[in-house]
Amino acid sequence: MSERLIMHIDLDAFFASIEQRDHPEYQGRPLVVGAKPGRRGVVATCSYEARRYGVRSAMPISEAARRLPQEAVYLRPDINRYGEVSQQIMTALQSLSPVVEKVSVDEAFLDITGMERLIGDAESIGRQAKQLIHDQVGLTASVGIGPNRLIAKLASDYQKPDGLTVVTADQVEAFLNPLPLTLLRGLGTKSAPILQRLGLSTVADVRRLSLLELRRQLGNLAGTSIYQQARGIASDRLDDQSTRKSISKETTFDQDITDPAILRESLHWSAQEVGYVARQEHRKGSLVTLKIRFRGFDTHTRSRSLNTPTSADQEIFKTAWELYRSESWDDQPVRLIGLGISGWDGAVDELQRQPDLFGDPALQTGARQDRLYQTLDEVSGKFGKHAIRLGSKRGDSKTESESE
DNA sequence: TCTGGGGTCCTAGGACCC
DNA sequence: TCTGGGGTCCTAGGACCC
Repeated sequence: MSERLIMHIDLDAFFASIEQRDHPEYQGRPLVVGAKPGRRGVVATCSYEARRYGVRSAMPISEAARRLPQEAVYLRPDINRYGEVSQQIMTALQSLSPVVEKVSVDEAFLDITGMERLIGDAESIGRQAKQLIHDQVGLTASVGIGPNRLIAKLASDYQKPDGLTVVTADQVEAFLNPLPLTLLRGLGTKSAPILQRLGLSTVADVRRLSLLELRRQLGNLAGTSIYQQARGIASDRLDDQSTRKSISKETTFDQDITDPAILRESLHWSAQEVGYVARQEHRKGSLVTLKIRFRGFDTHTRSRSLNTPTSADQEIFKTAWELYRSESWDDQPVRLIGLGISGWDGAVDELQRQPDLFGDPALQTGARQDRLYQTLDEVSGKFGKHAIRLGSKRGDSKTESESE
């Protein structure tokens, strides 16, 4: 059980692809899912046709509209529908491996350690995953396979759309070397420029810095993380049991608001949404957080701990409104207001993930990863160790980045 | 260019306790 | 009368990710 194999699956332009799948008239056209032009907001996802005009996720919608031709399509996201498609995909992936960690609506990691012995080599497992998704929901995905989460994720990103990249342990260094350092996890708009100002641009460049220097530049934790990533060191364990830690709802107004009655109404609505989700999930939070953003984008939060955890709309609202009123923010124009709850007793989640010692251990979710290895061991027991092929090494699966 | 919405995680200061 | 050192909790801000 030494060499581990992690697969990362990333659906291509997920929201936009679903819309094009369901509306043939949108196929082949630049399509943007996100805000409507002329209003405040950004691009959530756009089709590959739109990307040719330089449009990207998180770009202000006004900028996207400036770049795109007349025939472009703009749609508001239909999160519920995308969530259903996501669920179909995740369920299908469970048939491939019992250990599936859903990262977001369009992304998942699978632990496929040892499966080469059953299904075929890494590349053929990847092809099966793509085929499975295509058969189930008619969408394409980019797949990366590597010895840990980081390499698998970078590999899925390497060739898009509809890509498949396998990076074996002995290829990791060569794979990482030329990649821009901005691809490393945690190097965003603030910390990437810190390294770039030192004249670094690729992962190979980052490796020239000592651990001490990286810590000095980025802080102890972030520095250590980047030091390790640059050497291909990362976790190879999946967490298929993660539970959420907060629930929130916020609203950006089309025009900045000064009337407290409107802010109050907005918070009231947010509290109802948050309370509803909390009750659906049988959660009660003991921390209520108010979030407010003024004209000019300066953002503040205020939070208050409750003596008793709650999921009641009225109490969530009342607490947030008191937090608002305890400040003298009155005459500043408000761009965004929202609230959230968090701080539930982790014991409930913990209880749910523990095996029931009096039940069938095979049915306990926490035991799934073990079960995978038991299954593999049983197979090797039946057919003999020599019948089982250990991880085959593919030749260079060199790929051209389309960078589209 | 003028910046959504839903999250997670880290940092840092102050309170409080031993 | 001045003052330690560590641990934990609370709160606010901010970086980052999808």
